[in-house]
Amino acid sequence: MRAVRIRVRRMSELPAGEMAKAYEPQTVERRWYEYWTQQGVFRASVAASDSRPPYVVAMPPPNVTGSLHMGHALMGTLEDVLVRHKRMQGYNALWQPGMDHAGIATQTVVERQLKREGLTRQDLGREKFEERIWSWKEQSGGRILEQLKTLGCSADWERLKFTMDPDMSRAVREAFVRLHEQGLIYRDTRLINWDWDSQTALSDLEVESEEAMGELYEFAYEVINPVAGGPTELVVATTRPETMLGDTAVAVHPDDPRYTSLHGKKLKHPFVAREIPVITDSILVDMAFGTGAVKVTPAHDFNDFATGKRHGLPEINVLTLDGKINEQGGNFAGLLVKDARKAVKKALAEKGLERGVKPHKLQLPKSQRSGVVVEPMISTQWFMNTKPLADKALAAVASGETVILPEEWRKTYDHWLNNIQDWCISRQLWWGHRIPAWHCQKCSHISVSRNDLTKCEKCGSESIQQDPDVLDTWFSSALWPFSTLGWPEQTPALQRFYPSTDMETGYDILFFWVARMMMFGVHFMGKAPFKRVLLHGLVVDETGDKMSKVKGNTIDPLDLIHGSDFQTVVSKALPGAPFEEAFTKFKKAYPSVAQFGEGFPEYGTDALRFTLCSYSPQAKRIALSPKRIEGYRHFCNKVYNAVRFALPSIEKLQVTGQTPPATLLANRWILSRFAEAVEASTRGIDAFRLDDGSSALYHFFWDELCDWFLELSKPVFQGTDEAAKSETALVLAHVIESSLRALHPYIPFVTEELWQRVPRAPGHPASVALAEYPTATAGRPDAEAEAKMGLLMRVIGAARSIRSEYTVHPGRAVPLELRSNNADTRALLAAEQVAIVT
RNA sequence: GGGCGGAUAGCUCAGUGGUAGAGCGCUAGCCUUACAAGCCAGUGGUCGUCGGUUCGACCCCGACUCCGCCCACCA
Repeated sequence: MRAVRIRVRRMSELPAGEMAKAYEPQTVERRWYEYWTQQGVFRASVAASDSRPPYVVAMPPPNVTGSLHMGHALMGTLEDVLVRHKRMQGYNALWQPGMDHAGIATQTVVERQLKREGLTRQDLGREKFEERIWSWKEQSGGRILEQLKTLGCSADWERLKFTMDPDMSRAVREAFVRLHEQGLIYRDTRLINWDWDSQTALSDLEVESEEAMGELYEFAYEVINPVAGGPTELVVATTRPETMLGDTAVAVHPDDPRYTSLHGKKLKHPFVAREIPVITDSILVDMAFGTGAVKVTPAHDFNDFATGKRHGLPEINVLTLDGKINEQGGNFAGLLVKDARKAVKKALAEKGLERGVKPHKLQLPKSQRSGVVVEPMISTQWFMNTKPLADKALAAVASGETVILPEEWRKTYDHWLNNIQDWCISRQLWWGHRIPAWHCQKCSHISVSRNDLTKCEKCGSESIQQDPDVLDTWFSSALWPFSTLGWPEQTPALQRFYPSTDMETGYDILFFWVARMMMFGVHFMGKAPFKRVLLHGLVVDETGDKMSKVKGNTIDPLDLIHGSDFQTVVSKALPGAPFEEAFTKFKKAYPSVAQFGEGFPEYGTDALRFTLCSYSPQAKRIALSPKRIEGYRHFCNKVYNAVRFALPSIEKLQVTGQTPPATLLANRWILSRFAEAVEASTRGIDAFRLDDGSSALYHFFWDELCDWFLELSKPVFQGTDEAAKSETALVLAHVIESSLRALHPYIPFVTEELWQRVPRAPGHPASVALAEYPTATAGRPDAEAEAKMGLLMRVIGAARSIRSEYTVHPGRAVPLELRSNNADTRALLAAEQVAIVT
């Protein structure tokens, strides 16, 4: 390893004005964040006198109990770049921050804590349990926000909202009541997805199917009074033998010749006293699959449920809420589903009814949160009729009122909304917005109300109870773009900042959140909640695998920012595992880690941010590479050192903020290049191509400004031509100061640190964050200068190549002879001799 | 079963109808008074396969192979 450790003094140890040799993020970052906060840099204005156009981004509220992960870092960085850029362009920028109570996720975490204490939520009771979650919220809720501040996020923290704040809860209740009045929220008893671990209903979205190897198990039902010479048994194929306890029919295809003689016959259930009919159904049955006979369990399968409705079959629930066989299951009662499966198979075999087993690939529906296999169960829940809202949400995108970027997501959005099912919005949890419905014990009327009720709306009885259920956590999230602004009140903030400009978030919550905000926004506000939807990908490890605690490949962004030894890094990636094991896994996920020593160095926030910006947002996967961060840390250091170098030449200058006049080739050229770079940056940010924007500035600053312009300026400053010196100094000062402004949205800390030291125009704001973002006119497109400079650069490059080929020592001067048939070229080369010689 | 994306340098990825780019890596030379976290010169790619359109295709079209993701009730 060639890296050399350099001992540098901390900046704080240096006399005022003197700068350390290398950029040290740690000392700089905290100081400037505090300064920005003090100066109110991030504050959006609702003052009537403020005529700036609004630019609004609502931050996806992180889970209140969560801690910062790479996904947050990506979100925070991208949004901060957008917001800072627009703020500098003179917009009244509001980045609305918040936190989400994250119903099921948070409740699960706290229940796990209780479990370690040997308690359940039932032991505590509802009230105590809620208190417990609130205190956990207080304890951990602030942490993630502090972490976002470390990232430099310029949100308007004074407007911070929590989804269970009283005003947010009021908005939730208002929305619920209105939708209920409009007949769009209703109660129904039907088959829903049941998480028997969390013991709650789930929406379709919260169920993830996972491929698994199972088996297709065949067993026989005995035919009662078979036709003479006809079959005496009917063999069915199933992946879930235990559900046969709830079978109320067996279906065959009406056209299947094998089973014609069984139409209308009854079968004997081997374990419970029930006769079940053979029915014919061409929708459910595929003659070619399995045995062509399907057992029908209406209470535990979506297809069978529909079949049951078609044929008027009884629905026999055989499961308890905690996932065991109930009393309907006879001798099997009390067994967990997986145990019941074994037991039923064994019992069938003992009765001689087993007919075969084949391996079979199947999709297991699992709870997104608890991970257990979800059971379809018949249950009474609150639902929302989403179709009418979905149509409006589709129309908003179709009309261009809202644009989705990258565009490829549009189809996905359309497809989901076009096929949307009613949304099961009630959860049997204790943490969340309680459903504002009161059940009358006397007349069983259900009163839905904005205010807490003490008596039944219908019969006046005081014997009423509020519905124990809470709402799906995404219900409150769907209101976010306007609830945070004060809705249902017509507040000045709501009037000014609705709709938002951009909704930036991960594509993984396109349905959960974005589509639902679209539905609610159009429905309640009459306007789509944002002009653009910007979707970024998933941060994955270096090899492309999703980050997860199971794989041990997560990285705490703060460990990259502040530096951390691998002991620490790995103990977070794979908690509880021995170091060697965890570190091995970690190195597998990040091959480049092999090139590191004992840990990650202190990269600084800016380096991490610039790295995150450098990935194309259209990539679905963002493979984070520590090596890449290192590269961009070098860039931050480059910026720092360029200013350190330039400072002595420019610090005494008076600058105007206007592009200075330039006659010399290099000066004209760098202004021209700057004009283009700055334009590319703005174009990139506006098109949500931060990779293009950041890369344009990166190459401008390093390859053109540092490697050429600064090098060419050296002989000028060391020379005797005072006019040239003065012009070059002014151009240099201008380009440096403007570059810092151009780079600020991406790397806010180092740019602020440096901007405070360089000459600035009179009347400049207190922070670079409030200074104007440069436009192309801050430079000066100059095709002639670019052409001439291009030629010069090629000549110099060629000369260097020759030297290198002949291994001429860099310190040694050699004669160079240039020939050209073109008079202009000869003139140019002669004029720029100094540059070539150097 | 439907839909979407990807396949480009050793690795991770940009990209354009007209001699292929970046970062990291690798090789060689430089401690040049901003930066060795640097400078400088190099190395490195039949742009997944097969067809088609075109004067010309890595790019457009079709087919295929291999990966990945999303949606969907095949027991």
